[in-house]
Amino acid sequence: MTSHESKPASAPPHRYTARYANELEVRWQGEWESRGTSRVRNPGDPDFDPTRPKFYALDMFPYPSGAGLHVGHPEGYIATDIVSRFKRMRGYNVLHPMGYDAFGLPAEQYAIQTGVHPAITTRQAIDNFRRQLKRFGFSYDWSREVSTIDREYYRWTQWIFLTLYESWYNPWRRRAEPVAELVKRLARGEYVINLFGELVADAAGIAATPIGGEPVGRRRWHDLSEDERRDFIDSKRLAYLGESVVNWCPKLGTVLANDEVIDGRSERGGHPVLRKPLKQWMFRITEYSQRLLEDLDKVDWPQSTRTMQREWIGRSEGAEIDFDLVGAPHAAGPSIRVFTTRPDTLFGATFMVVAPEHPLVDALLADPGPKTDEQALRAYVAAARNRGEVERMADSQAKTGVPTGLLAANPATGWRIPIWVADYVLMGYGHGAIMGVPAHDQRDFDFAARFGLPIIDVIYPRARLAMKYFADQARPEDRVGERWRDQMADFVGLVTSLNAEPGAFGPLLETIRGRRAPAGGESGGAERRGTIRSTWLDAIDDMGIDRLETLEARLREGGLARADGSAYEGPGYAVNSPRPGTNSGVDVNGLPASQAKVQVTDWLTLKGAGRARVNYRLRDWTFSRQRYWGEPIPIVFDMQGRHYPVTKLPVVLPELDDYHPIESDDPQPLLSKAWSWVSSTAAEAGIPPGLLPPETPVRRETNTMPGSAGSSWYFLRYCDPSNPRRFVDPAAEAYWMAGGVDLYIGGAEHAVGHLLYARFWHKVLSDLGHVSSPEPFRKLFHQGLITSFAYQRPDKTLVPVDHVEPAPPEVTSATGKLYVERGTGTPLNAVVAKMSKSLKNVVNPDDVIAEYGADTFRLYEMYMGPLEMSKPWNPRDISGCFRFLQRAWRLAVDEDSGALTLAPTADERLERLLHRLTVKVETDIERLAFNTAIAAMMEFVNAATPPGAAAGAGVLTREQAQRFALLLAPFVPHLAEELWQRLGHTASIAHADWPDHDPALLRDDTVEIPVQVQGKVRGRITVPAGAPSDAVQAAALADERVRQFIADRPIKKVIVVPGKMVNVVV
RNA sequence: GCCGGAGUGGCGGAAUGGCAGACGCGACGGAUUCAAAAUCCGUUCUGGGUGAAACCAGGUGUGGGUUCAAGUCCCUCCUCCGGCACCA
Repeated sequence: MTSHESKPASAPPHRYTARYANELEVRWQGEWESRGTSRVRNPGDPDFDPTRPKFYALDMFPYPSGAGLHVGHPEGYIATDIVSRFKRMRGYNVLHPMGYDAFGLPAEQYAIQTGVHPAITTRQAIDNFRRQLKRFGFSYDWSREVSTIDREYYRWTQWIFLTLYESWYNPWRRRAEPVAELVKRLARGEYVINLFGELVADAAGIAATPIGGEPVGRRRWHDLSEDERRDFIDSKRLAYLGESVVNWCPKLGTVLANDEVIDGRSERGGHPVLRKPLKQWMFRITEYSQRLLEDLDKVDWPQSTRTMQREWIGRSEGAEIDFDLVGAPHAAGPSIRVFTTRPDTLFGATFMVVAPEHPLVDALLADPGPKTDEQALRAYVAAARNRGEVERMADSQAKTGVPTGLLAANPATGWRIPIWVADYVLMGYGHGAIMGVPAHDQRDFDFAARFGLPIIDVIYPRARLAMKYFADQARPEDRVGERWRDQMADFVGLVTSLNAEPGAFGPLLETIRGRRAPAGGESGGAERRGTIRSTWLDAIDDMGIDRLETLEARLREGGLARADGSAYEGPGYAVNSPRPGTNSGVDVNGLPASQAKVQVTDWLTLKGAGRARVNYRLRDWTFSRQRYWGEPIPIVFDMQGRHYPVTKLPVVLPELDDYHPIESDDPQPLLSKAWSWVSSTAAEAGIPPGLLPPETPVRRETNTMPGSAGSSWYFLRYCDPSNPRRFVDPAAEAYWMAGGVDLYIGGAEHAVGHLLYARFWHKVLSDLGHVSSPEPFRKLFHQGLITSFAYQRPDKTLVPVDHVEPAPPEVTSATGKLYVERGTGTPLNAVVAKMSKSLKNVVNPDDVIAEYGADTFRLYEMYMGPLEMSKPWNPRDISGCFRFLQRAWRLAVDEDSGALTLAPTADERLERLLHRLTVKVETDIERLAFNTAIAAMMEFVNAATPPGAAAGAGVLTREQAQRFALLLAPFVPHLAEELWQRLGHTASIAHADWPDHDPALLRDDTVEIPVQVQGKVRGRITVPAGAPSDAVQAAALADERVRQFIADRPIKKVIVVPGKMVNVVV
C-alpha cells in the first residue's frame, strides 16, 4: 500500500484520492456503457446526423499477447482518445474503434508446447486486453470491435484474397481490372500475346514489345490451347503461385525467418536448415510500385516514414541491355539481359556476372560448354545457394565467384568478355545479372581486382578530363623539366575553380600559357594561384604521376582507377567511349555522363540491344505461411495440380489433434496434418459447379495467410463491422473513409510492412470500385517508445531493478553514483533502456491505475513529453499529475463536505486566463502536443489557487467551472464527467459543446516589453497593446536603465518587434 | 557505410529567429501534526555581489558562420537512439 492511499480515514472524505478516483471511474465507465455514450451511428441509421462532419481516429490494433497490456500500448490509444473526445465536442461524428490482430505465432507455439488450441488462449488474451482497455475509459465504440480470428472477419480477408486472384493489372490503364475483363479483351483481339508470352495492346501497339522491335510473332487468343490460356491468365493474376526460397528446418518442421538462422543452423536448437524453393502464393505488389511511390506525396505522414517507403520501393532509372552470348547458341537463349543505372559506362564493361540462381547457370550445368569447369561451378553454386541472404551480405568485403567459361559480346565495344557467377549479384533484383564496370562501381572493382579482370576508365571527373586535355595538347616545350607540373596544376586549378565545361578548355590553357612565372611583388591573384597550384601539385603527386609520360601511359590504357585502387562513382565526362583508334556504332567521348546515358540508351534501342527502363527494388509480397494459426487460403487443387478458387466462404480453419510440426526434409505446412480436411471434393470444398464437376476430388491449400493479411483492411471493417453481405457497406465506407483515416497512430516499426501492404490492398480495392479512397491513411503519426530507467555496471552490463539499491552516502561522495548493486556494492549508472522482462522493469498498467486511477495514468503518459519522442517511465513523476487533479478537484468541490465551492462573480483575471487556456488547449490538441496543453491547465489551476485562500471559499463561478471541466474532459474524462454532473448536468460531458472563447479577452490592454541594448535585456517598458512602433521606441529610449546602458554612445539602429521586443544597437 | 531523429538544470521536459529553463519531479526551508504520512506555502541554472535585494558575468554536446538578435538557421566534428545495408 502506498502512502497516499493508506489511512483514508484521516483524509477529508471528499478528497480526490486513488480510492475516490477508482470509485468514480468504474461508476462512470458503467454509466457510459449502459447509456451507449461512445456508440456512433452509420449513414442511414435512424439517429445518424448527416450534417456533422466525420472524424476517423484509428489506433493500430494490438496483438493480444498473453502478458496483457504494458504501459507502451496505451500511449497511442490515449492520444487518439483525447483527439476523439475533442472532435466529438466540436460536433464531429467520430469513428473510434478497437480490435485485435489475433492470428500469430506465439499462440501457435504455445499450442505446440501444451496442446491447448490457439483459439482458446487467444480468446483469453483478448478478454484480458478488453478488460484492461476498458479500465482506461477509452471512448471506443465497442460495438464495432473486430478480431481477425473471427470467422465473419476472416471470411472477408479470404474474399479480398480471391478478389486479387480474380484480378490483373492493366499496364495501359494503370489499374487493376477483373481477369474476366482481360479474357474478354483477348477474345475480342484488343490484346494479343507475342512470342515471348508478353501481352501486347494491338490497337495501341505500345509497351511490352521486346527489345529491338524485330517482327513480333503474335498469337490470337483462340489459337491458344486450353492449357496455354490458363497458364497465361494465371501468369497475370495479382495473386499468383510463384516460387521463392525458404529456410526450412526439417527437425523443427518449420520455416525460419532469416534472423532465426545462424551459420546454416536454427537459432533454436541448432538444427540444420535447408534453403528450399517452395511454391507460394504471391501478390503482384510490384505492379503498383510507381503508384505507391507517387501517392506518398498525397498523405500527411512523418517524413521519415515516407522516406523509408520510398527507399523500400527503390525506384531507379537506367537501361536494360542484352549481351549476346558468343559461340554456339546456348540452351539459356541467345543473350543475357542486365539492368544498369549506368548505361554511360557500357564501354567500360569488361565482364559480366550472373547470380548463382540465374537460369543460365542451370542451363550450363545441364549442358556444360567445352570451357566450363563444371565441378567448380557446381560446387560454388551449391554453396552459394545454401547460404542465407543475411550471411551472403554479412561477409560483404571479400568477393567470391567462378567463371562460367562462357563469353558475351559487349554491344558497344564488340569485346568478348567473360561471364562469371558470383553471389554478390542477387537474383531478386533486376535480371539477376550485371555488366561489370570495375572502373566505376566499387563492388565490380573489388571483384575485378581479386580475379585479375581488366579495369578501364570510361568516366573522368572534370579535373582528370583537364589533365587529359593538357597531356593531349602538350607542346614539346611544355615537357621540359618540371614545367609541365606547374602548368598542369595551374590549368586544372583554373578549370575546377571556374567549373569550366570541356569546350572552354582551349582558351583556359592559352591563359595559363600566357602567364608569366610569378615574380615578387605580384598581386593577391598570384598568391591565390599559388595555393591552388600546390593543392593540385599534391593531387598529382598522390596519383603517383612523376613524369608526363607516366600520365600519358595511364590515360592511354585507361588505368587511372586501377592506379587509384578504387572505382570512381561520381559525375564526370565520358572518355574511352570508344577508345582512340577503335570503332563503335556510337561515340560519346567528351559528353557529360548524364548525356552519355541518354545517347547510349538511344543507340541501344535503335540497335535492338536495349532500352530505357525503370527498375524497382520492391519485390512481390509472399503471402503463404506454413503455419496453422492463420487464415486458410481459399484455394483447392485438382489432381493435376491446377488451382481453383473456393467461393463458399469462409473456409474455416479445421481443428487439429495436436500441433506438433511435421519433421520432414520437404516443407510440410502444419495444416496438411488435417488430412480429412485437406482431401475433399469440389462440391464439399465450395467450388462452383461451373468450374469443376461436384464429385471431382480436390486437395485443399494447406498454407495459411501471414499476420499482415487481417491487418491490411481492418480499418475498413470497422466502418461496418457486422455486415453479412459485404466486407463493408459502400455508403459507410464512403462516409468514414472519405479522404482516408483522419488520424492513425501507431508504432514506427510498421513503417514499411503493414503500411505498405495496406496501401497496396487499398489501391487494388479502389481500382475495382470496392472502396472510394485511393489512400487509406491520410494522417499518420508514430508515438515514441516508452522506455525505462535501467542500471548499468561500469562494464556496461545491465542489472535487474530488484538488485539495485540506493548508494550509501560514502559511495555517492566518492563516485558520484546514486545507486549500487545489492550484494556486490558495485556503483551503477542510471541509463535509459527498453522495458524488458529480464531487467524486471516492465510496468503493468493495472498496478498504476490501482495506485492513482486511470485519469492520472492518462494524464501522466501524455505529460511525459512529446508524443513522438521516446521517453522513460518514471514512477516518481506520476504524483505531479495526481496532485494536479487533486487541486483541480478542490477548485470546485469542498473536500470535507463534498459541496460545490463556487464564486458568485467572475474574477476578470481568471476569466481572461480561462479564455487563453481554451485556445491553448484546442490548438495543442490539434498539434498532438498534449504535454504543453496539460502544463497550461496546471498553470491555470495554480493561478486559480491563490496562496492563503480560505478553504471552501470558491474562486470560479459555476459557469467558469463548467468551462474548465469541458477543457479537462478529453484528457481526464471521468473526473470531468463527475464535475460536470455535480455542476448540474444530466447529459454526458462527452457530447457537450467545446467552450467558445472571446478573442477580445485574449489580448491584454497593456503589454510589458523587454528592451535590449546590444542584444541584452536592460529594461522593461509597459505600453498599450498595439501601440505604434515609434511610440514603443520612444518609450524604450526614455527608460532610465536603457539610457544608462546606452550612455553617450550614438544610437545606430532601433529594432522594434511589435508586442515583443525592442533592441537598441549602438 | 548510408538515411532519419535527438543532445537544454540533479531528472522528465518548455521556448512562430525576439526575456533560455514554462510545467512537473526531486531537493531544501516552512505551515499543519504529539510525531509522521498526506496536504498546503516558499526557495531552487552556475559564478560574483548583498543582511536580503537590486544588480553584474557566464550558460542549451563541440568548433566555426549568418543576424540588431541563435537552443532555434547554415557548415565541421562528437555522442546516443531508430531504420536500411553488395539493389547493379
